[in-house]
Amino acid sequence: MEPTTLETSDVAAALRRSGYRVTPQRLAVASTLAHAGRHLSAEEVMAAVAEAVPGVSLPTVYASLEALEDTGLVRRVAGGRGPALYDAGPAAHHHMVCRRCGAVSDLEADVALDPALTRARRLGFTAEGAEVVVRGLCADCRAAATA
Amino acid sequence: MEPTTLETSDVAAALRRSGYRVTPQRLAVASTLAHAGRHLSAEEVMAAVAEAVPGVSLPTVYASLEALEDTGLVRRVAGGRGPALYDAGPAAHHHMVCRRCGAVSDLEADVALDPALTRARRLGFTAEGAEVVVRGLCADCRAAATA
DNA sequence: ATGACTGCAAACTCTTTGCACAACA
DNA sequence: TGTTGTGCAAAGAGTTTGCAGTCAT
Repeated sequence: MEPTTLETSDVAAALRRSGYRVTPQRLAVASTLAHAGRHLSAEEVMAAVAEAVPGVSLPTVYASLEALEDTGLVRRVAGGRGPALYDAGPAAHHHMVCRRCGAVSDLEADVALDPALTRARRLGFTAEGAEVVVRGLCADCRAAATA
Repeated sequence: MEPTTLETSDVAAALRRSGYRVTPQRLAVASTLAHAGRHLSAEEVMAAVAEAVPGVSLPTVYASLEALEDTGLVRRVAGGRGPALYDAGPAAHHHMVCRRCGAVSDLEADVALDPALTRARRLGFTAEGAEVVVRGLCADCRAAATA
């Protein structure tokens, strides 16, 4: 049903390729994020993973997220406020970040990012991708600020 | 020498306009960021502000940064790793963020962001600005990962 | 067999909150 | 003069680390 998201065998291969061992916890973390359809905090990932792997701990979830991020399967989205959010899949998308409540929402827009990537690489940065972050206030916080 | 950065009178006016009082601490925080030329953490801001206002406390620096952010004079840059970084001035610029060490560097590149801003506003988001965030590894972390 | 990974507990960093005093408007 | 802002101390949230036992390779 999700041919475009992470298959377990792909995750296992990617982990091994990066020198990591394949564990049920890591596979469950990857699967959780791949099927979430939205950004999850480490705590939320843990809650979901706990269904498949009863005794998971938060440190393990953090370690798994780091390993998966290092393999390129998972991205950490810095919301700025509150806990960090994580996101799976290679499909990069843009974000709107509310500076008041820290909410992060996805944004679909066609933006040519090549100039930024090229410039970054020219500066010695190993660019893996790029997204647009739109700053401002979400509808709720906008209403609260006016009141 | 810095006609393009924040003048004290402008800061005072902006604060008042947003309903905030003008205090030496807030002016010093704004001035520090305006003259820094790079992103500073709250702790770094406090160290610099302490020269002008000897007894400043970290909570006050945080409060000042929040007030200034709310007036639109200061931006919080979510590095993702380590402490949050702050940045003054209206000139938006793009960033490279190292996913390993969290270092944030500025990036000059010409990217048309209007499509993203327009789309965000159409979704009810009060967009104040947008930047490109390039993900990857800085030169140092790249070298460390290879080793 | 052996070295990496997990889970537990505790530590650590960064940021926020509660309260009494000071100072802007 | 009436709040809003400051400084201090302490609490809180989120994340990381140390260690003994377990599991992937």
